[in-house]
Amino acid sequence: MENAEDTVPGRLRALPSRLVNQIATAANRLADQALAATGSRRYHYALLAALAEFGPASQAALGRRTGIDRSDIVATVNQLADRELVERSPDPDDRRRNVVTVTPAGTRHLEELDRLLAGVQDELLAPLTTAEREQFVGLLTRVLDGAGGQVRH
Amino acid sequence: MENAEDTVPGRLRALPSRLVNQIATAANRLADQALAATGSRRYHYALLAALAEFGPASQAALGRRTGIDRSDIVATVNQLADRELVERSPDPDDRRRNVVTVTPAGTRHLEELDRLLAGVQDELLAPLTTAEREQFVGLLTRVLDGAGGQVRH
DNA sequence: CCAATTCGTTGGCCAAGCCAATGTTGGTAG
DNA sequence: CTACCAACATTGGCTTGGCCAACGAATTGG
Repeated sequence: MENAEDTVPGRLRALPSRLVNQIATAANRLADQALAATGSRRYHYALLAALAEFGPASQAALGRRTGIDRSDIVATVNQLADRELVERSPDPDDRRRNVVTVTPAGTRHLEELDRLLAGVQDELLAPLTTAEREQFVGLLTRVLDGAGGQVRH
Repeated sequence: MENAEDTVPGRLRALPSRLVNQIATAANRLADQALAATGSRRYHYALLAALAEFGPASQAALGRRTGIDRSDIVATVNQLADRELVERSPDPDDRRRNVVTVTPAGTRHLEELDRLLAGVQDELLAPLTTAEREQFVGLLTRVLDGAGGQVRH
């Protein structure tokens, strides 16, 4: 048996954190590329999706749901509002808040983004069988839930 | 008729690309935090690890091995050389090149970083059993190899 | 009524990842 | 030998994502 110590094969590639990072980079590249033609970015999708999932919300609530900073929410809502994909109106019940609502055009746009991003997932997971994909998502979810506690401040 | 509640549960969390991204963020946080005390960053580790794995190399070769841009390699080697963890010497065989070599202190430092990052992996994969971790790494590797072709420019 | 909190907004910071330009050295075709 | 092209190290700069601090306006709790 040779000394395992001086061989250390594939040190870089072996680290799960590094694997995850490289996959995230690839995934982001695919997603950005797919979204580019629509004039939207990942933040826009995250916001539209959060609105579709939970209904109209204040900007602060959107930030908490998506993990996007309040200040970045402002810019994202600005851009979506400019394209009339969402509406920003003052909340009569609490005048500190703006209520953000998806417009019909926004819903249509989201459906297109959904379609595009579904394609990205397929491309990303192409090497895996259907069963493995479920396994993969399950493991990812559990890892995230475990590490997720650390993330939140 | 669509039953949105049945068909689109947790749209955001369901996307593998998003899961991977959040895990990558958490992993980077843990890694940065662990490395912070040593005065090193991920780039430093990547470089030292590449040197330990493949032996002394030119800066361009290091860039190709780690995926780090040549211009960023310069800064990273500067910092490592300032701390005398690597040596940069002109290659007598090809005077365009600098040969970067790990010093004994660099090797000791790398061992410490290895130890710290191993801890990070443990923390990251805490929710998984040993068997699941192997499964996870296997799936990650296959996904990366599949998507890896797209990454290279 | 005063203090603390929440909200939207502005402005700015930093690290990562790139890309272009420059001067030098090496290899090679003619 | 000359001329030309490729590889190298280096500098400088650009963009993006993620984050934080501070502010005024509005709300809530003591």
